[in-house]
Amino acid sequence: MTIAHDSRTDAAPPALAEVMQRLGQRLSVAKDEGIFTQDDEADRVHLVVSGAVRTTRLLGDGRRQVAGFYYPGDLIGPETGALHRFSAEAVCDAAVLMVRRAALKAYAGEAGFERAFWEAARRELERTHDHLLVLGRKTACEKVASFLKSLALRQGADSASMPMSRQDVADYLGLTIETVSRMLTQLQGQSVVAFDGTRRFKVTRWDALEQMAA
Amino acid sequence: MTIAHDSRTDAAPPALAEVMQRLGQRLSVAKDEGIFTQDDEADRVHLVVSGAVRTTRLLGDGRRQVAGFYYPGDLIGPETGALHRFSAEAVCDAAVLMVRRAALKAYAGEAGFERAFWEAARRELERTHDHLLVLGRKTACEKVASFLKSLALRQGADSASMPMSRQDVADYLGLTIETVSRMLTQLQGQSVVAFDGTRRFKVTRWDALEQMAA
DNA sequence: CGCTGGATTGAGTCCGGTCAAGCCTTGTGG
DNA sequence: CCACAAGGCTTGACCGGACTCAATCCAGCG
Repeated sequence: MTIAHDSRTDAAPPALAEVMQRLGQRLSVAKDEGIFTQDDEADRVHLVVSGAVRTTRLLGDGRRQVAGFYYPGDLIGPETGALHRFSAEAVCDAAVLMVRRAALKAYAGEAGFERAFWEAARRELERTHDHLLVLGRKTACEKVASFLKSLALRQGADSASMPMSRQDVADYLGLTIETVSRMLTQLQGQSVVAFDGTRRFKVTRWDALEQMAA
Repeated sequence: MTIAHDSRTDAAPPALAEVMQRLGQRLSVAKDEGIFTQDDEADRVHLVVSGAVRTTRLLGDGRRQVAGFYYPGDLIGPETGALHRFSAEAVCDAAVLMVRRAALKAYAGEAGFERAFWEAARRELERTHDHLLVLGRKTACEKVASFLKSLALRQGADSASMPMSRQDVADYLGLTIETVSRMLTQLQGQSVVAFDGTRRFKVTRWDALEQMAA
């Protein structure tokens, strides 16, 4: 497995990815299966190998907020506290590399290693700040357009796959599945994107998508 | 100046605060004056000494999202990238300590120092994740209640001051000033809080406040 | 005392949520 | 290979919470 470092993604930088491959234990997770749970002891670090993973937080009455989606090469929500602040589950069948934090510590001095972890955390924070702006100040249409745009950018192509369910997207954007569905229909009607099945789409008018994402 | 380390706040841990006091340049900022601007080079770190500071991001058409508020002892949005991802302005007359990042580097090896910076970044990320949940999944009333609760908790007393304007609160919570105002009136009507003037309030029923914050 | 700008209140609208069908895909068993 | 069931997605009708626009209030200040 080779993991390219691409500034558009949260890909773990080479130094970190390499160490994780050396020390990590591979773990297969079925769709919707948990990887860790909120308030669990956070003594392990996880790197996505294949599939996709979501991190979530729950409100007492069941309302759910998806904090982020993670793809091959991404560190799952790099945390440094004692306990996990959210849960992580597989969005579709996935595989992750898991390594004890204590084991990673041994490499703390290695060139580029410390920095690599910092980098991952920094990107996580930046992404979360972008997410804040989307949740707080964008309309339903802008939210969905932003989401499609980021999916396509991350995959670096006009055609992109969307491995998560409508419910996952809704909980990520602070909307309902019905609204997400309507906005997708609307964007298709305006020929901004074209869906091929329910989990794959192509950007047909980048300029319009950019504009609608605000 | 003594800065106590309190786990309820984003207060910079002693090691970091001490170094900043030794090396830092003191800067006075008037209400609404900028401290740094989005896309500026991020070559300095700022510690709030007095007053309060907000960090903001703007959308092209002027919509604004307040990312966070910072109080005495807090590091302002610890960033590690080359450029600032947001702007920082004084919410009211304030003073900050400013130190060049390069100067801080010299202390990278000092006991507890590295860890102190990590801690600050970690708390920033945790707080931002809480903020995500509020923006994405809470109602207007719950948002305002959560905000008042966090203000009171941070100040560790039933009576708390609210240095920022209604507009700042609205942009932090993803609401309009009118809605914020209505919710404040409503919470007062239910005797959950009592305002003394427009910038100071007292929590009269903690149980109710907790419940309304969801 | 009036001026000024922030805060509150009110009336009406609209965006996104709710509830309820209906559709389409996928998988399973006959 | 088809029939059928199950679950996810879409669509429609309606509703209501938050927004908009506008008037008024109020505190701070010259």
